[in-house]
Amino acid sequence: MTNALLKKLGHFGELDRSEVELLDSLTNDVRCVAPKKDIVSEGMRPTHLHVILHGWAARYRMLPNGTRQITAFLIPGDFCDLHASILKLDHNVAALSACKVACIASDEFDRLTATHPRLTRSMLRCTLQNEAILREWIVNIGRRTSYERIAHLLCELRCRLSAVGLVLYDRFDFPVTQTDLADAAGLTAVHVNRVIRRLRTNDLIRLAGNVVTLKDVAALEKVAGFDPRYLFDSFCP
Amino acid sequence: MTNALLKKLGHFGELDRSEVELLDSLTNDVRCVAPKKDIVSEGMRPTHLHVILHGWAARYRMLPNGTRQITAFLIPGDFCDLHASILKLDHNVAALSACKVACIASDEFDRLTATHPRLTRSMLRCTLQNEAILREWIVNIGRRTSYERIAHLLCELRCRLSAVGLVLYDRFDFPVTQTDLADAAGLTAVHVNRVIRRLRTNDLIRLAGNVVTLKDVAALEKVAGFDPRYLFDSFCP
DNA sequence: CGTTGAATTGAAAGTGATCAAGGCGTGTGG
DNA sequence: CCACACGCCTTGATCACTTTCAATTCAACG
Repeated sequence: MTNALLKKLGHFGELDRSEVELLDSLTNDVRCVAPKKDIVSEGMRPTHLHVILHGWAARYRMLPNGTRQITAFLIPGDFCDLHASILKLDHNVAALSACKVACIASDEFDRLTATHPRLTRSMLRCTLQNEAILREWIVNIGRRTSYERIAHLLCELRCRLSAVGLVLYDRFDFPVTQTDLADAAGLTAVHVNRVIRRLRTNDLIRLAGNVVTLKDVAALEKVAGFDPRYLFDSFCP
Repeated sequence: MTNALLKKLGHFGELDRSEVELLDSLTNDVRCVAPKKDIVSEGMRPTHLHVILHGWAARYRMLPNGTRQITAFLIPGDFCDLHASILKLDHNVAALSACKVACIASDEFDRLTATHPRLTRSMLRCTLQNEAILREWIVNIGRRTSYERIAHLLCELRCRLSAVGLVLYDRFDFPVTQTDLADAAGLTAVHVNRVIRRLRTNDLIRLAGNVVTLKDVAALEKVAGFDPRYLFDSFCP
């Protein structure tokens, strides 16, 4: 089980041997992307789909006034552009850390969805969870204070990361700058800095280098008003 | 073409006669819902899917602290709970005006998706557009000022409503209270009131009773930074 | 050892929230 | 038919959270 995509799809439905092998062969073509480089950008022709196998990325949108809004953090197992076949690309995806990205030819992927209904259903479920996550982000940005907001983001990421085996003792890699966090939470970097300090002094997190430790998950979830119902059961450790 | 669902799905792909008849028969069981009543709520058993045929509704989430966040406005042709079959319901849908809602038995719907790939594809595309709309809401709440935010909401609704034939001369029914608008935009009702006044005095909109007129769409879109790429082409009049 | 990007801190300004009160329209019941 | 209540809209005054602007520190790296 070396493949994050397999690990994640496994949560959304059983996979048999042949399906595992198929997905493995599809994710053969791996590209490395350096931090800050775009994996998917508005100008690209959508001949390939991209799946994060290793590292973190962010889906973001630039506004005319120069500000940026991140609409998703992408972690191993996540699709970058499942929608690209159908919609015009209205945003970019950039690597936050060094990434390994699987490139899947769109037509091969189409063939897969036509012939493997169980896999397709798993991916549909995955899409529905993504939608739920987007809704939760709206709630987060719209109605929670900056303090609750950052806490919530961390709680969510812990669940999603643990689903692909990237959390150990509530501790995980976190290659996200305070500027990135700000652009995800609808805040400024300066303010995020103060919020993080507050989380730190309240002994809720430890954040240094590119690693974060949630020192008291229960307390953090309480602060965040975190209700994991919007995630699949198996995402909640 | 009496059915809003048909009208909308038609934008996402051709429908032949038999498909139209099938959808018509599926949407036979119509329920009326009074304003402020929930159409879908957290407690419900998901035996049926619901589609708005007439009227407006809002998908919302209540927070522990008593605040509310609306994550979507639902208009004729929109599904209320396409995700319910798979995910736990973590939010409610309430009627904003008097609504006519089609109830479709989940198992009948499953049969449809199994046997009518073209219809299924149209609905998939519809889902992907919904996702794009959610992303745009995140951008809206996260990075636009209150003034731009309300303007953007109006621009989006104009496009979506015109796709189901509910806009005439940039004028449409708008059964949304200022409190609802506030809960959708992540603002307070008091502040929304002042924003609307500003939009009014700047001659961008006329809003009275339950009807809104966009008096200068081009100017409004410029204020909002509205970039319609996130919607299907045929949604942009 | 200088450069660069990120984190940190302080002070001032501003946007939007909060609190409070009044107005307006409509439906209801006496 | 009028009085009243209720929901919604409107306006004013004050408050506070977050932004903005500006500088400084820190760490990694060539």
